[in-house]
Amino acid sequence: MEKKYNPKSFEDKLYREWEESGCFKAVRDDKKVPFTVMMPPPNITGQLHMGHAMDETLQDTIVRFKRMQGYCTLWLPGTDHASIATELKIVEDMKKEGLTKADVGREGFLERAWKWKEKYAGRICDQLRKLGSSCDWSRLTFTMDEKCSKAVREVFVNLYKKGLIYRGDRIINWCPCCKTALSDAEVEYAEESGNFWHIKYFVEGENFFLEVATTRPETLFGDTAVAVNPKDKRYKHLIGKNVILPVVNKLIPIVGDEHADMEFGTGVVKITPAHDPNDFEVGLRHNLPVVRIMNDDGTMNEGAGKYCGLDRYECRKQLVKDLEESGLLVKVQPHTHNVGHCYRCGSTVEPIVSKQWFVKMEPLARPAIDAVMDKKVTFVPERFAKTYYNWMENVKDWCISRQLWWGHRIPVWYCEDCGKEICEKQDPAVCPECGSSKLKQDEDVLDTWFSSALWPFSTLGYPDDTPDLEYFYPTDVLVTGYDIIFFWVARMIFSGLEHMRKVPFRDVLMHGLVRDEKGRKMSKSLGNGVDPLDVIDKYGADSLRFSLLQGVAPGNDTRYSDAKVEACSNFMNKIWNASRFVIGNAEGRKVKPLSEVKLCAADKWIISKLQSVIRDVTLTLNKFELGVACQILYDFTWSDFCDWYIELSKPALYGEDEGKKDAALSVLTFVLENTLKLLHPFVPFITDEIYRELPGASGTIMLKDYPRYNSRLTYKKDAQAFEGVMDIIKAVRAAKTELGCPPSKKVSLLILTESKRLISANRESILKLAGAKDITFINDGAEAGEKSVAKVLHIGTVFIPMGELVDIDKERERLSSELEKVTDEIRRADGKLNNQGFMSKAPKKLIDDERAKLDKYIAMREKILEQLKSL
RNA sequence: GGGGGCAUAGCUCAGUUGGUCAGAGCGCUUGCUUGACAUGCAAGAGGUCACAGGUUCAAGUCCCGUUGUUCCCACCA
Repeated sequence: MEKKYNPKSFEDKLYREWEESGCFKAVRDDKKVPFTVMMPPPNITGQLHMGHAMDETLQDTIVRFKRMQGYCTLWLPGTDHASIATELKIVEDMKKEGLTKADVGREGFLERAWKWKEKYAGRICDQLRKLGSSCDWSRLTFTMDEKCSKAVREVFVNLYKKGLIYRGDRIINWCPCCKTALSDAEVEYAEESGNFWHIKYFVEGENFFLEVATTRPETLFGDTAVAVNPKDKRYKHLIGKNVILPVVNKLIPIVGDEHADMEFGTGVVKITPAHDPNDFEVGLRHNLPVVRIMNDDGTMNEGAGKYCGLDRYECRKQLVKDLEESGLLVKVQPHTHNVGHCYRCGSTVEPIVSKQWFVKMEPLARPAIDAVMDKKVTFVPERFAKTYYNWMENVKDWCISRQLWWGHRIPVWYCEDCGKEICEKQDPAVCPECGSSKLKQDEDVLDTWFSSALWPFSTLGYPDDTPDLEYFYPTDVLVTGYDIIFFWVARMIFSGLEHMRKVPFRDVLMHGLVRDEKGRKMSKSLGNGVDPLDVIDKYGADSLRFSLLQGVAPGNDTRYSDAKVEACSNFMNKIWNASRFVIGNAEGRKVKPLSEVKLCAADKWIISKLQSVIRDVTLTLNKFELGVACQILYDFTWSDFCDWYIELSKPALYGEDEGKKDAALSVLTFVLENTLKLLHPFVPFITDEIYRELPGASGTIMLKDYPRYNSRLTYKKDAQAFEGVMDIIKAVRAAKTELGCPPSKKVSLLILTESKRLISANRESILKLAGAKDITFINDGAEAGEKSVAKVLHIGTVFIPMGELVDIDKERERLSSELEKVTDEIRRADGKLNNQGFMSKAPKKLIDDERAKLDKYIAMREKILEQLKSL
């Protein structure tokens, strides 16, 4: 083994080997239980960020764990075409060449898009490899692959025929920059400071006016009424009359509608059905005309008269000026309000009436809610179910058409002769109505999330009845960030139920965001993003992985910090060196199996510790508590195995007794091998690299059985007794430090104890680890003499003659404080045991433990008192 | 307006069926070339687990309230 832990020297090599030998491949096996995870397909917009790294690491860890446990694991990788996001990128890219979409045309554009896909999807897959992702590359899927497109077509047509997809004029969110409709989920709201412009709307034939407050004065051209509350005494007599629309000088009616809030503003609200969702509803109730006054690019249309062609904000500016000049502006009030922005480009979205395709949500939402209620799908942590219900219960119809080119084209054709709308699984050649061959396909594409929603089954071959689908669906766990519950998780659930009649996954493990060191979101604009590849380059993938898991609780955000990765890298180094120690010592010797050696107390102690680690790690992993599992392994490896057991094994290893040497070596090897296996799902590279060096090991660790708890290896009594030996070592070390005794100076130990055999058996270990030169058993504390320090322990009292270093007063002080501590413990235990309620209600084991503790402490108190007396 | 999260050592955070639960990493103090590792070893200092109640034999751990902070959803023109 190399002297230094150097991840670069083996990570890529190992990954290639795994991949080439087919370790990641999921081969259906009816004798095995399947375990399926669908990778949330990263967008092909660029490269992976820290959030992805965490997402993939979580999945990989779970998948590797299950694979080692003997499941037939499928982790299916893929990438997402990310319709709008990618299209934006490509448009940006073309701009550099001075080209626009119009210049290259639909065909030309798609050609570029596919080239883009080849480049970026490939790059993303390489990054996934760097992270160590053990996904089945043979099943790599792209959301616009043939099979996904087929699924999309199937689903669209089915929903269409069921009447769950319809086309209509509705208010949708329009991004004037991307020039497409957006779904509600794709709009992000942000507080912005704006104004309330109070405008005079004169009542027809009167010389008074209604004061109307608006935040978007330019929409005035689309006003087709003003509304007042029918209960509003100030205005209700005016209902039915008309007002004169300022500037336009058109008459529009005053309607009575509950929508007008008497308490808010002036109580009069202008109604612009074409440009406001609420107004649209009002318009429907009062049968008002819908007048669109804006173009797709955010400029004003002919409806705006002389302002036609102006950008919406320029129009606002000029209109306000004109209103002011003509005395129609009452006042301007500063006002902060929430403004919707496109989640891709950040432009302010405009609510606009437009003819779009929608999925009717109500019939789909109900079963999806029930599935979670009935625990067919479980959110981890549970609280996210609430978020899900909240959204599902209030969800509006889903706008799925996008005025883009990159994506699944809507499979609807229109007959140019008779106007017939055709939606079939096969492309129509002629109109079934009139036989005309002049058919034109809908120009729009589908929302990216429409295909993502089908991911758990489209990847497995739906709508065909494939063996994969039969075997691997429903999937087991979906791992993703809480930020896409609405976009994706919810939509997969109702889609799975609707099209497969089964939920798409049983558990949803949510994780939070990876923030920067200061707790800020990582973002391009802040420039605070950390590239996972840079980190891997510097520290290795294992260190990055471990740092992303350690101390992270499900659903919680976490902070990335170099310091943390460094700490993890130190841990890797620790594993490396401990292994080097074990392997080095095994060199040239035959390592015997555990059953053929005589185990000493320390051996039994570490072996039973290992058993409890196996039990706890398995338990926590099954509950998706990866952060806790990491901690357990970290502590065990570093503290128990390295700091204690390896040190304890040295006397035997360097001694003359071949039997002891054999035992130590076989225990070291046994524990190391198991530890590596336990760690492998978290840190796959280093564990496999070391595993291959292990005496007797062959093949890759990733296909070995995960350690199983073995109750025959718990040695409970011996292990517990051995902790008494460790107490002695700790006490002597502490005493030496307290008295300023140099560590190199060996001390003598006089021990008053009833556990002479145990201590004798571990004499060498105590001498070495405590820095002592000899041990003498005594029968009376007086034998130790005055110039010694007494450490009263459960196992007995240890006297350390320190000569002139001993200060009697300080020693008395120290013992007194120990006495106080012990007395406190006695008081506490005594109190509990005398508590009627505790005695009658607490579990028996607890009472017994408490009683045993009390006895121990009472004995200790006696010894301390004795010792104090003798000073 | 509605719903969450968080508040534990100087800093970043674990602590999931209430019972050694007061922890880890980093930082800090002291001392160590202890035959795997100074990416290390040993010994320490440091917290009334936000505040105020309640349930319980027993509460960082469950319930109610308060304060601070943060996120999501809805949205009044």
